[in-house]
Amino acid sequence: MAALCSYRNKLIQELLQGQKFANQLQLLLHDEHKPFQQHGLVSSHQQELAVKILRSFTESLSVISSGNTSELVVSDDRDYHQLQLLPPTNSSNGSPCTDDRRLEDSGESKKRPACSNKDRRGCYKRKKNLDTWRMVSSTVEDAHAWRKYGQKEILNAKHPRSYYRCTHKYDQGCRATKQVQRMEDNPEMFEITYIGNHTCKDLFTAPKIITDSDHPWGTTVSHIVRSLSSYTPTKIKQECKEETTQSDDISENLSSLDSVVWDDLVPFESSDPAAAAVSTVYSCNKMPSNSFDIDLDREFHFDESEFLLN
DNA sequence: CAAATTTGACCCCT
DNA sequence: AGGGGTCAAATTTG
Repeated sequence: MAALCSYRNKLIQELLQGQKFANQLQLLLHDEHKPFQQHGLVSSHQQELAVKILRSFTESLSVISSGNTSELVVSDDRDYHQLQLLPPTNSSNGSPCTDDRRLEDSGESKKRPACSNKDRRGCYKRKKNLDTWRMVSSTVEDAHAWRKYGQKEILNAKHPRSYYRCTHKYDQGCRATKQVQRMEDNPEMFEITYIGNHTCKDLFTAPKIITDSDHPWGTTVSHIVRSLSSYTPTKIKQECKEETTQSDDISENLSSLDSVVWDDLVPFESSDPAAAAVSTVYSCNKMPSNSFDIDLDREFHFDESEFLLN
């Protein structure tokens, strides 16, 4: 088990390193005074490639670290700068009007009363039993499409809390939500709470993963991504079964590669060391105490075409 | 009961 | 027209 754990840690280390380098590359390409510019303008294609590489590492880290969030050991330490799982709470099912809500308001539904029989506002089931985790980021953006559905002043908080749901809540039944709150002590940063994993197919709205033929680096990047792809939550669950606790509707959440995706944790404008630190802390803390059977050279359960679809 | 979360209706922008 | 933000109200939660 210890060896397996070190495999995972090594992999994460490499991905973090790659993420860091990709970010540096992007900053270089962004900087007009850097030598890259001497040979002429940096093409948008090059910029795009840098972004893709960065995103690939970020996504990869996301996949390996979040796919198993249901399995993580809950930590009582509520340090806001570290990612953690929130303790699972009761799962009281039974709200009669939870999932099949009205279609997205548009056109006709606007003029009509919400429901012929009754206003169903607030008729919902809270999702604290779902995977919940926090992170700190300099941006609220990530690779998923979100729609803001509410904002509220929170007691004893300087900044309001914003509530987001997945854009595909109604067309695909994706139940992922997130809450965003600007940090008091560091208003440049946002504390983001993700609730529930995405079940929608919008996972990689990012351009397709760089393929071997696209770029010389593609070999490395796609290899890593493909390797990671065998880490479906299902497999992770299987491997860690004996020493982990079960979420109530875990099976519901175990869609393949169904994981939170966060975007660039390091800000583009500045090389904020705090943000970089956050990135590291986040990834490390998100790692479970369990170890996984990582074999980089075989067993690609994942159909790569899924990566290339979106 | 106060605070937090979500809905539904409305508004704005593209 | 359609998508996304706003906000008061409804409802849940502790």
